[in-house]
Amino acid sequence: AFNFKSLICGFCSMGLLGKALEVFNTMVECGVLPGIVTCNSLVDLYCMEGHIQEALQLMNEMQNQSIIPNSSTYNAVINGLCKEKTSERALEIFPLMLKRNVFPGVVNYSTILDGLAKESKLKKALKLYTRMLKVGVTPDLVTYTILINIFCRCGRMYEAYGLFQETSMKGLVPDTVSYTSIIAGFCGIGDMKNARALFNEMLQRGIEPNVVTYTCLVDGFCKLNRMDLANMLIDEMRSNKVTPDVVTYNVLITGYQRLGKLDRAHELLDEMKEEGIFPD
RNA sequence: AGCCACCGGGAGUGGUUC
Repeated sequence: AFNFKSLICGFCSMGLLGKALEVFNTMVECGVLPGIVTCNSLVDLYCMEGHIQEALQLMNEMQNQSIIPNSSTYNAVINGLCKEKTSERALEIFPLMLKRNVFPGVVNYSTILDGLAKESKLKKALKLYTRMLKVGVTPDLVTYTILINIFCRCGRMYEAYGLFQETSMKGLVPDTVSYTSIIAGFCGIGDMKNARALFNEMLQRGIEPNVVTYTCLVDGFCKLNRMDLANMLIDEMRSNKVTPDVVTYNVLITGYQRLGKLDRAHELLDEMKEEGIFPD
């Protein structure tokens, strides 16, 4: 049973639906009942590939076999609907959950919150947030990060930063992603002073910046035509053992192109290939 | 019963379809 599970979960995380199903069917034929985790992996994979109907069918089958779908299972469906940009249909999953006595938790709310935000349905997103608080679901770090990004994307850094501070006030510890989000926000409005200040604060607190964090800052400088400062950051990045990736190079190359420095752009393309990074 | 592990949500550039 354990081997079945790791096989299926393995195939699922590699996106090999066919293989996963094959093993799953063999398993069931052998009379071995799958566990909830195995089923959830399959449901998730179905949803990631847009087969929501099949996922719901599998969940019905689970229910019949007394493998009761939990909030993880439902979230796979919710996430699938959100990724298809139909977050409002995802909201309709909540009543289904309640009907089966599974209570939507912070992850379920956050998933839809992010989905609505990415469809630019800000009002609906904030309404959902209010509703979440009203029913007593406590936002966690990810929820706050989603909210911070909502305000960052439209340049409302006053609100974004307020939420960032609220995170710490609630006893949550910001991580690399939440710092990167707020830094990206300031970079987006060209406020490199605050971006840099937050970056320093992050270092001071021992929260490790990664390639995404650096790339946000590099992009900020490039868009202000400050290739000098951008390159300084690249050096800083390398000395902190963080390696530029395709996106980082893309940012730099685009920066030089904007300035008409096509020779530098080509040099970077070559450098990139030398490092074994290939544009896609 | 308690603890642990496994499955679900958050961050960056440009290109491309309509």
